[in-house]
Amino acid sequence: MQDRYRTRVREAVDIRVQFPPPPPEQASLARKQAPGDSPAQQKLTEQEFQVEGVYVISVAARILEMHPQTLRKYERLGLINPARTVGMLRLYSQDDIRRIKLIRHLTDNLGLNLNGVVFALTLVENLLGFWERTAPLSDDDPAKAMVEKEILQLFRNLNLPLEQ
Amino acid sequence: MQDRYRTRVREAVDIRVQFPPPPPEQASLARKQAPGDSPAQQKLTEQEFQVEGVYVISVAARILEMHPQTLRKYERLGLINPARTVGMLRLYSQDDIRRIKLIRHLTDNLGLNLNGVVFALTLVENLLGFWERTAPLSDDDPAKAMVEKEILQLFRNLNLPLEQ
DNA sequence: TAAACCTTGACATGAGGCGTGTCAACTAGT
DNA sequence: ACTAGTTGACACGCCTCATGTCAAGGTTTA
Repeated sequence: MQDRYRTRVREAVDIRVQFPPPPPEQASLARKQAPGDSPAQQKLTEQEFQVEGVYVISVAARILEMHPQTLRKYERLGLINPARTVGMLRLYSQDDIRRIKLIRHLTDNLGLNLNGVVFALTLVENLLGFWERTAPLSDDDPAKAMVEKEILQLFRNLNLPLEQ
Repeated sequence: MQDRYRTRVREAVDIRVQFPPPPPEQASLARKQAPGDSPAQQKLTEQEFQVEGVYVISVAARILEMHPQTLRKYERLGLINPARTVGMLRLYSQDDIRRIKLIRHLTDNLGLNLNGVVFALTLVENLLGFWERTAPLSDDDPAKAMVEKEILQLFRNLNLPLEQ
């Protein structure tokens, strides 16, 4: 039964990079410390964590239609960094899910190996940072619009998913 | 004797991306039609072509310390596009050599696979184009300096070689 | 004509995905 | 509490495919 992980769970989580227009808030690719790590949240009902948007590995794997071992390997290689319960269970946040979907796009659709994934993730983070750093520029500044246009075009040329 | 191609040929060709400051001249990564394709140049003395900076595959392979088959495979995969003589011999220009050295850096040092190489080369070309397109901006425009700084920093963060 | 090139096909090696086995932790029924 | 059941963690290893290299047979160059 190798199809066990190919279930029909379809969720409204997509791989598109959360592209936060200049408001310099945290880029969604950046791994934040996921919540739910406090002892108070030690009741691990799947339901509880689903509404919180935090999943244990089996649920995350089903959502992503990926093998749990693959997710563990990605973590060992430093591609992702899910939170942990005090019992060391991995907890995948929405941001983790989004990041993994991007990784899957990079490997499956663009054919990158994991070193290439590191390269591409670094690129995406840098570009998002670049974009955000143009926020202080005046909205009238044609250069600001140019940078935005160029970055968006770059994402398109590289086949990187992107909101809108 | 697999070390046959690891000869001691050391040349003043380096892998650094030719980074042409805004003067919108052809980026050196772009594959141009190499010269030396006219019938008049059909005398293939190695010397001749070396001074012209155009090499047949055996010479290019020795300069690069790479296997000739690897160069042919790269061409079949579309990574490079050396010129040809009328007799179909491959002719590698300085730009070809530079491009291949960049490819080698991407695979050997950054560990990218060939799909990753395509990704990275596309990125580099786009970034160089981006930079050149800022040329029309006034030199007083702080945005122009910012773009330059950001692009240079991006190259550094991605471990991409770069002049200076 | 020998040397070097061409193309095509095959092979060796290693990366990456995934299966398996064993142990630990949490849950629930008694 | 005690115990069984479920699920995750981790280590090991298999299988497939990408990549670099070799080999065979034909053609071009010097």
